[in-house]
Amino acid sequence: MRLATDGYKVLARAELPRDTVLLAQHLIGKILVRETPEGSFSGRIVETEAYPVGDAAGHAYRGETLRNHALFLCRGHAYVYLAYGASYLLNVSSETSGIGAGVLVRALEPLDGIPSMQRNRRVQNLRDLTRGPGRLTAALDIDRRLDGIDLCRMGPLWLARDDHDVPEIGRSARIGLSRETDRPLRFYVRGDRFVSGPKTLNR
DNA sequence: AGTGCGATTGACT
DNA sequence: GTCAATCGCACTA
Repeated sequence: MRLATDGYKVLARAELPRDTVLLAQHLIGKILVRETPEGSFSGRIVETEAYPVGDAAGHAYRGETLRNHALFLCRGHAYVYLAYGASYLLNVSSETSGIGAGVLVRALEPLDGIPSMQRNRRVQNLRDLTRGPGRLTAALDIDRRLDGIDLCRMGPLWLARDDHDVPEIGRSARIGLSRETDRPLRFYVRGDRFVSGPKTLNR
């Protein structure tokens, strides 16, 4: 049987910038692939946020712990944590092994496996399916089980290259923080309907 | 051992 | 637009 995701090619670690902020920009337009026994899901990344070294809003700021261990893996690993006791959030580790930093994936354009994602989310509306960091993980059935996984190898969760043109990328302050609120470390596809946040934040 | 607090979401005015 | 739910974790004692 041919999977919907058969045509995708895994993103090589060597292609990933070694800098957290550059990685956040680089991941825009790339494809996130989720493979489960029930089926395959995918979506194009349309919004990210960088949490670089020394950022007081970053989970690695106070050093390595059991929870944030995956942030200290070399770039291209998944860090998944539970936010507000309700939503799992997916990060891509950045930097080299032993340095804690990451990129939050905030929104996807749904591509493959949309009916299953609609079941996972109990939502029909395509625009609400993966618009938001906690929504996209629910749609793709991502939780702590996937924490620490290598996203540069095909498996239950991985990143794929895209053959499309590089989209026009906008930049703004990050969303939902109480510290470091002014740093312009959020990146998004300009005008894209699947970007989260108020409309004024996707121009 | 107890406490305070989110990198959010969905329901509601 | 506002607001409460919810729970793992980091921090204090």
